[in-house]
Amino acid sequence: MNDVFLADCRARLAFDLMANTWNPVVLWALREGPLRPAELRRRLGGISTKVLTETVRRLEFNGLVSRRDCGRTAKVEYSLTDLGTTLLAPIEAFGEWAFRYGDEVMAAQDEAARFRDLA
Amino acid sequence: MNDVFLADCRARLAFDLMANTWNPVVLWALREGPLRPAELRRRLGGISTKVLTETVRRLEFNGLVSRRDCGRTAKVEYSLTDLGTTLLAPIEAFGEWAFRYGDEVMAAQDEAARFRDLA
DNA sequence: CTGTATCCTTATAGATACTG
DNA sequence: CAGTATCTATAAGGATACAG
Repeated sequence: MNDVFLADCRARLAFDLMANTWNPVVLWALREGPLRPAELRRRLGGISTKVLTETVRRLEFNGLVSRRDCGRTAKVEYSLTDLGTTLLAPIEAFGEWAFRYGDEVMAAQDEAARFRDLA
Repeated sequence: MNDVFLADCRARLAFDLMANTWNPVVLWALREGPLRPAELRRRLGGISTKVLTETVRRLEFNGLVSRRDCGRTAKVEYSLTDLGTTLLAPIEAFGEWAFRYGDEVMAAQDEAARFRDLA
């Protein structure tokens, strides 16, 4: 993988899937099985119903999540598709990275912020 | 790594580093050594000078990239810090994913788009 | 060549209220 | 409970022109 990486739009495509606040976290939250919207919201923390719906629709559009309407209203479940499941490993790689190096990033931010104050 | 993943803000921090169009690609472009801004722009494709500067400043702020002013004007180099280098592996994981599954994503998009047209 | 300064368009996200 | 509808705020990205 050389500079195809930069040229090939498939790489861009993968990054675009991560280039948003909720996509990766929603995929991760669904890793163990289907969830209903309310439960999903609880796990995600401060996400509004509107943003959750948008996010899930986006993931559905990209083939990563499927929506199942079991019954009629108020009986909905979201789950990972097979394709969505393949994204868990890369996502986890970032999670692991965060646990190892998150402190260093925050330290760098503090440093940069202090420097900015001095200037 | 259970639901700490969702609660711990360090995970958010890592995702935020990816949650933007240019951050990951710039890091990747710098993987083999320092680059001057003009060369960096060439490798990235359609990025404006303004956006490149913003991106690189952001990465600098987070301790992932360092700017070296060799001489005075028009003699600048950007390179990965040690911390920035640790992000290459997770980024590559997404690149690999894209090459394996990018076609499936695009197929899903086409499918969804067609379905939308019918509806 | 590097970087800043404007201006503009769009997407994301959040808050809130409301419908089935 | 699921989802839509508004409205608002903000940030990202892009185009372009200009300064050091």
